[in-house]
Amino acid sequence: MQAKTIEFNSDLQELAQAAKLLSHPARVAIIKLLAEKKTCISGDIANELPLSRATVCQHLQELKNADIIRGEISGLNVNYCLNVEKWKSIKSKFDILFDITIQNISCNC
Amino acid sequence: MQAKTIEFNSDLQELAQAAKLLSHPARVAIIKLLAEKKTCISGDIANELPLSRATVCQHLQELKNADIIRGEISGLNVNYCLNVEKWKSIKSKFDILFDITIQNISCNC
DNA sequence: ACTTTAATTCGTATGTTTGCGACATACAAA
DNA sequence: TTTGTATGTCGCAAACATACGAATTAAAGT
Repeated sequence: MQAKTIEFNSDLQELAQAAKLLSHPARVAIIKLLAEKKTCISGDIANELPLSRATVCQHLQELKNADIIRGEISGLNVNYCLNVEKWKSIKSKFDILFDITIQNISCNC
Repeated sequence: MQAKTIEFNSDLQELAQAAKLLSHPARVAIIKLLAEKKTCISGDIANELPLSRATVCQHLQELKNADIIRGEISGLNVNYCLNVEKWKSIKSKFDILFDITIQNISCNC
């Protein structure tokens, strides 16, 4: 991450980091696709998105680096799939944020 | 938003947009602060964050433009508060994403 | 009227993300 | 071994984001 970000506590950093991964519609679309399809599809992910192969590949790598998805080579193809454990752990970070922020309607404006 | 983003369906865009707002720890911190404090605090938000006043103000404006927070002038101060309705609607977007993606553990890798 | 104080905008520097064409790799089939 | 196909990496350009000091606005107190 960048510059001053480091000075925030690590919960905040981790959540922001996770949010950043979801901050591009292509990456959300990829996650949805991988969750929907019964089989882990490969690079025809690219055909489903309005972006070039190179660009989609870049987004795939980003998700892969974050360990949200995994790819395994099968001949000429690469089959990607969601890493459900990681994805759940991201869900729980968001859940915690929403839980602690929604409830005490502290403000009267 | 930018360039090719427009070509994705609007659910994806909206979620990505919301995620982008949460993709900087300062903005998450601001939301948490406003939810925690009983009174809507003003610019001493800046004192709680490791950033300059100008930078914090910029993040506040970003959240305000997205209507997640609201500010009202009170003399020399500005009191900010969470727009709970908007915040809940963002929560529900994330909830829907997680709901439809977690459950069918379709992939066997 | 003038000074102080709080908040915001402006201008600018620096860093990051997005997007793609072109090149590289790697397997498969001819 | 050459050819074709699927993927992934590189290098660049344009667009965006982050950060802040300085200038600006606006209400309050003197």
